[in-house]
Amino acid sequence: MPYGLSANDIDKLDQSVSHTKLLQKGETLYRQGTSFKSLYAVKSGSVKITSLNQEASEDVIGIYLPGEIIGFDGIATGEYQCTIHAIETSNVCEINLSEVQENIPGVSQQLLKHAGRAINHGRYARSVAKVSARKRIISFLLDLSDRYRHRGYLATEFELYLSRGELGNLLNLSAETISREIHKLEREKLISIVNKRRIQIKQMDQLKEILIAP
Amino acid sequence: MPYGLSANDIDKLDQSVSHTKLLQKGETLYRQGTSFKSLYAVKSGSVKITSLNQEASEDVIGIYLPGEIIGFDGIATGEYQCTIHAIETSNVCEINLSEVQENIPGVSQQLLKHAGRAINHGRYARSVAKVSARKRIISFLLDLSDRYRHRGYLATEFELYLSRGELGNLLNLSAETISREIHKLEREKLISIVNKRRIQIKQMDQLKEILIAP
DNA sequence: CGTTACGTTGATAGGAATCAATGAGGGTGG
DNA sequence: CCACCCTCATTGATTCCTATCAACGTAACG
Repeated sequence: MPYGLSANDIDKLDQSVSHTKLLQKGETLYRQGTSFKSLYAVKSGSVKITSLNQEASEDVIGIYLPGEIIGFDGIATGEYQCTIHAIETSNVCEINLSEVQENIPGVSQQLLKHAGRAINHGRYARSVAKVSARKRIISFLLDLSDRYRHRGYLATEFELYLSRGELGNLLNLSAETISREIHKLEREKLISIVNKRRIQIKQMDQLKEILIAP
Repeated sequence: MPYGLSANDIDKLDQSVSHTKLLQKGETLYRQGTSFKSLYAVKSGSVKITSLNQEASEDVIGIYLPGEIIGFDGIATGEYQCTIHAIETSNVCEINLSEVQENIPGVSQQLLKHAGRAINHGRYARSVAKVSARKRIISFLLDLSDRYRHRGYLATEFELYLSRGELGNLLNLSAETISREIHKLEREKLISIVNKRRIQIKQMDQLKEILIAP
């Protein structure tokens, strides 16, 4: 749902802030509690955003795909409230806020739009929390698919990069429930699973119908 | 958690955009689907933000208190994604985006901060969804209390303005569960209830401890 | 080749939803 | 002014979904 910058916008940012970072799988972009430095646009790969709960274990908040912007969690307080890990080899592009706001009029508007998208996506995530495990998982898969499609990637096959446990954490379900429901979807031939973590959407329309049905 | 503008900031906005609106209880500020016009700062009273789900019934997303800013849901797409109703007599102050961004340098930064707060609050709401009904309700009450305190209001007694059903909707619980849990808290003398909808926090520390405990 | 993390599958328990009935205001019209 | 209705709140009984506990399988890796 946070569909991200247009290719055009990314080019603009590229020219103005050419500072990009390469992250290997598992590497950290920033950590919860460290002071806010800049926003980042994901250029390639994907990252996961997590947050420490009271029990000091990590809650998975979401994942970000190319074109999407991260770092808003640090703007309000001056300290990042979350941690970003690359879940595959990824490139991110640094967006120095003050620099950008001074030099590129209009980008500030763009950033606000991105923030708005993030807020709307949060709202969407909230609404997903009300439905059954089955629908939650389908919602997640279709949301990912949609976001890939909007960035020009294949919408019907993609890698999850998350373990069952992380997925469960993200969707507020147990790892066991994730496993069971995903396999039920596969038995029903609505999706296929390759190598545990790669998803093929087989029946997009039927999946959408399930979400609509009571 | 979206603590809102400082009194100072609100004054600044007041001077630049003196256009304020009075909303009677039940009146609508804007509706889902209508085109984005401006952000609004709540000056007094309180409003609720709702969104239509597939079944075309209204999901309560949250409530906003004085000093907090609403309307970000319309920025990304140009159409408001939610509806705002006054739940008591309220004053809001219009924030014309382009006007403000041109004439008051720095406010744009402020707005981004507010968006950041909204994003963080959304994250918080997500994390609340993982815990028991009892903790969810306590979390909600303490969050409200905290936000009132930060705006200079009484933190230990306040009006809910929401029915049990709306509260349940907001916290992803049934109205019956809300009723039961609230009365359990009252029997335990942790809170008092006046007239069904007014809350007195009696044992703030104990309530906080419940949230921390496993 | 053992160790470790992840995934699957089954059995059981528990928390909240749902269904159902009753009570308590609040407003309206006769 | 009172009877009626309608919404909201409360309380109890039952059901159901998902978490939890437990055991086992599997793949990666030192």
